[in-house]
Amino acid sequence: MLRIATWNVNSIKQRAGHVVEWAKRAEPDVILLQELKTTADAFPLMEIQAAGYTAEFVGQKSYNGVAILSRDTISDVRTALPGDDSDEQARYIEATTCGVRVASIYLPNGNPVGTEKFRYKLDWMRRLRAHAEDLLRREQPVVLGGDYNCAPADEDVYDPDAMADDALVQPETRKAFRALLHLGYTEAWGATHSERHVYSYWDYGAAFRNDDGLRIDHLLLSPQAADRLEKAEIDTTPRAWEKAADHTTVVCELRP
DNA sequence: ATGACTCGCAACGCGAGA
Repeated sequence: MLRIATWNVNSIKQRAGHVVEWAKRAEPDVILLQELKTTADAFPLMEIQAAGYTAEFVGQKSYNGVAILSRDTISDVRTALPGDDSDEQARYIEATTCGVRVASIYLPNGNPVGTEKFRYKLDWMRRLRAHAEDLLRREQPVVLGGDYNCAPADEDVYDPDAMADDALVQPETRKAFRALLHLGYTEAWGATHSERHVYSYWDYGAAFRNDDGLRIDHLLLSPQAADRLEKAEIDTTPRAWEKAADHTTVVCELRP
């Protein structure tokens, strides 16, 4: 079985210990990380390598930053989402590992709605759709994992009324997310679960204890990857740890 | 226990996160 995980770690320097500890327990072959919040020179590569993973990453000062960790070699790395050469935000990395084309995606938050930030989010989703379509032409397993900053339906939100004006649940956001699915991608957790109000993110403070969360971290599988989908799970274990990230891990398991 | 967030940053409050 091939296990691929996604995790928004909210600072890799703060969370390297959690990543190593969780990897030891969950034994994923590939981990897609978001919100590194550091430049590449300060990425804790030695610690990651000591845990048995190779790494490719793209970073920037203070914000964003994405990485691919793998137990196997990583090749043919792409470090930006095509479609806008003026976009300097470190939100996309894609490579081949374990026989799968994988991407780590940190989709823009987009708040507040009605501003340039929301327009940037929707344009980023349009670019992602165009590139995701190109990837399907490979007719190979593709896994696009990350923090999509989109709760696909009200069932993925603890309080839809309280979130109604948020960029993560806007009709345009959800439509752009569905457009990815319409291309032929399968959202791994949703395809294998019928439960509702299961989340991957909880705000700091009392939200986790009250289970006031959002399901915004997703793994999108090309048909060739979906053919092999054995199961998917949201592992809330690391969210309960001291000094936790606000997101937890989402994992899919692909048959050989 | 009345209420309680967490990052990075030439910071000592602020912007961003979602």
